[in-house]
Amino acid sequence: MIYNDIRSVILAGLEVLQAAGVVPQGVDLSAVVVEAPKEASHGDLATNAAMVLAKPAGKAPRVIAEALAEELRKDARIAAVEVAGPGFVNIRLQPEVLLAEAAEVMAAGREYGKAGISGGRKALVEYVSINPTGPVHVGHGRNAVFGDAIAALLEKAGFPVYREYLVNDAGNQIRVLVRSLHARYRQLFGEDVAVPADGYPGEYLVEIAEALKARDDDKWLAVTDENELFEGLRAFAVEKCLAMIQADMETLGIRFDNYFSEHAMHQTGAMDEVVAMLREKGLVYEGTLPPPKGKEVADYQPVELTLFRATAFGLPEDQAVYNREGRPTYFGQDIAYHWNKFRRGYDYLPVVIDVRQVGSAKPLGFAVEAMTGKSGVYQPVLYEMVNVMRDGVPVKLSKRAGNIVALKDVLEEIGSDAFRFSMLTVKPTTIMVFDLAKAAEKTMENPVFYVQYAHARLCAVRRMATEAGLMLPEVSAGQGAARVKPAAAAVLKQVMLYPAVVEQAARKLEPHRLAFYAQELAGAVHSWYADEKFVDADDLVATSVRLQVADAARVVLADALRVCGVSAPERM
RNA sequence: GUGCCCGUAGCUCAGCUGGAUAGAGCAGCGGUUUUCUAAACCGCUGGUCGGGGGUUCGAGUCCCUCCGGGCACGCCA
Repeated sequence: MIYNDIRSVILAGLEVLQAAGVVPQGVDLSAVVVEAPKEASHGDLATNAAMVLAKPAGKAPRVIAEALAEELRKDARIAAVEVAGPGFVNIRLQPEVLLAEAAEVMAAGREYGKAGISGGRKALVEYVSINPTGPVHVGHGRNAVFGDAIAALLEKAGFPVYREYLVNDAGNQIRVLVRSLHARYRQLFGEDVAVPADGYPGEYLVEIAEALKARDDDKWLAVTDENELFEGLRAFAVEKCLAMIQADMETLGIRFDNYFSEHAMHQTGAMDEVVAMLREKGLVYEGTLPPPKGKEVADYQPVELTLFRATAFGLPEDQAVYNREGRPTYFGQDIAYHWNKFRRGYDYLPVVIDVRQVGSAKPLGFAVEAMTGKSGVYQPVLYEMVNVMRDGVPVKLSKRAGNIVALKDVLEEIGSDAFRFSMLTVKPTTIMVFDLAKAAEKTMENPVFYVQYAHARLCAVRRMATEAGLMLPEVSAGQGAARVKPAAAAVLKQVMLYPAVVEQAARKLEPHRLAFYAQELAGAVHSWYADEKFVDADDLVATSVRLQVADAARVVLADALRVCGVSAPERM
C-alpha cells in the first residue's frame, strides 16, 4: 500500500532530521498528517510535518521542509518534492508507482486497505438493542445501519468483531407491554377494555393477541394478578416483538452474532457482583438524590437508594443503580452488562445509542473504567433523530405500528441499499431530514445509484473485453505507466487513498467517511469513463493498462460498498 | 438554571486530531451520445462558514461571549 509506504518514508525522514538536530528528539509527531492535496497540481501526496514541527524546533517551517524534502528525494518511488505555501511538502510519485498500486489491489483483493490498529483489542459492537415492545422505526434503522457499518469497518481495521443486540426483556417496559397485550387479548373475547393509557396502542398487538388466543385459547382471560401475567406472557410477547424486529434486520441484511438477554443475565446475579465491586471501591453507596433541577416534580420524596458516585468523576449528580422498588435501573443494568462484555474478553465496546441517552453515557463510561481499570473501553456513538418527509411534507405516522414511521414501510418503498447509503451520507449527530421521494429517485439525488453505477460500468468493460476474446498482453507498471491518462491517474489516486480512509474512519468510528469516499471514487470513475474508450481492439497494450486500473477501482468500490452494507451489482 | 448536539450556497449535506483559493449533490442556466450502460460527463451561476471578540505564521475547525434551533436534566427509557 503506497500510502502507508510514503507515510513511513516521511516518518523515517523526520527521524533523520532528529538525528541531525534539525528537529529536537522526542517531539510529538502525532499531528503530522499525510494527505492528498485538494489541488491536484500540488502533487499526489503532501505533508504538514514542517509546519507542525516549526514551533518545537524553533525554526522556520520552510527550513524544516527543505531538509525533509532533501531526504524524501532519495526515495526511488518519489519523482519530485516541492516545498510550497507556508511549508507544505508536496510529493509527486513516479508514474509507474500508481499503476503498480493497481496490481497490489488485485493481489490483495478485498484485503486491500486492511489496517492493523486493534492493538490486540477485541471489539464487541452493540447496536439496535430496541426494546422488544413493537416495530422498528426509521430512527432505529439509522442506528442499525451505523452499527453494522462500524462493525464491518472495525473488522477491516483489524479487530476481531462480535455483533450483539441487547434484548431488554426484563424491564418495566415489558410489564407495560404485557398489560397492553392482555387488554388486546381480552378485546378478542368481546370484553370492553381499553389499552392502558401508558401502554402500547399499536395495532400490531392485536395480531400478537390473536396468536396468543390461537395458542392458549382463554387460558389468560380470568387472570388478573399482575405478576402471574407478567411471568406467564413475558416470553411470548418478547418473542413476537423480537421477531418483527428481526424481520426488518433481515431485510437490511443485518445478522447479529448474539441476542443477549438481560433477563438471563440477571438470573446469574450480575447486579450483585458489580455493585459489590463498586461498593468496595467506594463508588457505590446508599444515599438520597436531590430533587431534579430545571423542572417541577410535584411528588418528589427523598428516598434512600443505591447510588453510583458519579460526582467523584466531576459529574453533577450521582446515579441510581436500583430504583426504589429494588429493581435495577437502566444505568445499573448497563454497568452489569458492560462488565459482562468485558469478562467475555471484549475490551473495545462501541455502542450506538440515541442522543437522548447521552446523560447516562458519561457515568457509565466512568463506571466501566473503574471496573476494568482501562480507559477507552466504552465507546458511545451517538445518533440523532430522523425526520421523514415526502416532497417536503412530513410523512404521516403509521397507526398500525404505534404512531411511528415504520422502517418496514420505508424499506418496502426504497429498498435496503438506498436506505443504508442515504443514512451513511449524513454524519450521525446531524438531525436528519430524510426525503423518501428523493431517496427513491434514480439520479444523483440518491448517490447510492451513482456509486453502484460506477461499479456496474467497470464490470461492463471487463466483461466486454472478455466477450470480445481479446488476448490482452501482460503489461508491467513500468511499461504501462505512459499509457495512464490523467483521468485514469485521478482514479488511481483515489484508490491509493482507500487504506488511509479506512484507518481514519475506523479510528474515529465514523463509517460515513466511507460513503463519501465511495462517491468521490465513483466520480473519478465516471469522469474517466466519459473521457476514454476502454476496450480498443487496435491497441491491446493500452486496453490492458486501462483494465488494470478499472479492475483496481472496481475492487475498491465494491469493498467500500460492502463495508457500508450496500450491494455492488455487476449490471444495472 | 446546567449539560450535550446543531447553525456552512435557494434546498439536503461534507469538511479528516487548525493548513494552501471553503467543497459535493440537487435546484437554475448552457453544452455533450452514429463508439464499451446518458442512472453518465463538461461548463456557468450561487457563500461576510449565525454575530462579535480572542489565541497564532495560519481559524469553518480551538477559547470566550451573544443569537437562533433541537435534545436531555427523578428512581423513566
